[in-house]
Amino acid sequence: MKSEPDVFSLADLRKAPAMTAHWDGVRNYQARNYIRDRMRHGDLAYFYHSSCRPPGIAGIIEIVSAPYADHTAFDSKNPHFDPAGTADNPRWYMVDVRFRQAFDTLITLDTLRQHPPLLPLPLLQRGNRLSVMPVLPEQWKLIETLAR
DNA sequence: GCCAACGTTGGC
DNA sequence: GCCAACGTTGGC
Repeated sequence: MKSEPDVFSLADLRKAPAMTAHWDGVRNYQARNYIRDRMRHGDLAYFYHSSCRPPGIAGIIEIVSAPYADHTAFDSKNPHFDPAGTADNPRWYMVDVRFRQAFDTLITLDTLRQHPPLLPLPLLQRGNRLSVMPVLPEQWKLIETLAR
């Protein structure tokens, strides 16, 4: 799961009440589908820092809710306001996430690219901007070995 | 700050 | 339903 640390970082999540926050603001259908259809309470995710130097994986978070309507889409003052959805039939979804672990050293994008089994990740593919994506179990284990 | 790549929008 | 224009993303 990607976030710009200037906007919301892993350290921000750690400081949040109960180290837990909404992962709101996803407004891309493919990312929405992964949240809505694939995420389950108790799943783990890598927290990736984007649009910073260097970009990379900062640590691990846990999904601590089922997917539910992203209510920020209903708020006309929110920058991600989208009047298309309703409470009964929401267009956008989010989950709650809880801080689990901060790596001592960022696993940089550059490091990730050096491991061929990771190359199929959308993250590493040219031009891809998907902000939420699945990680295969083998990929998860390999990334864990890169963490310090 | 630049710009390539991509998704979305809307006129036709 | 095509596709040009536009806005956004995100590495560099």
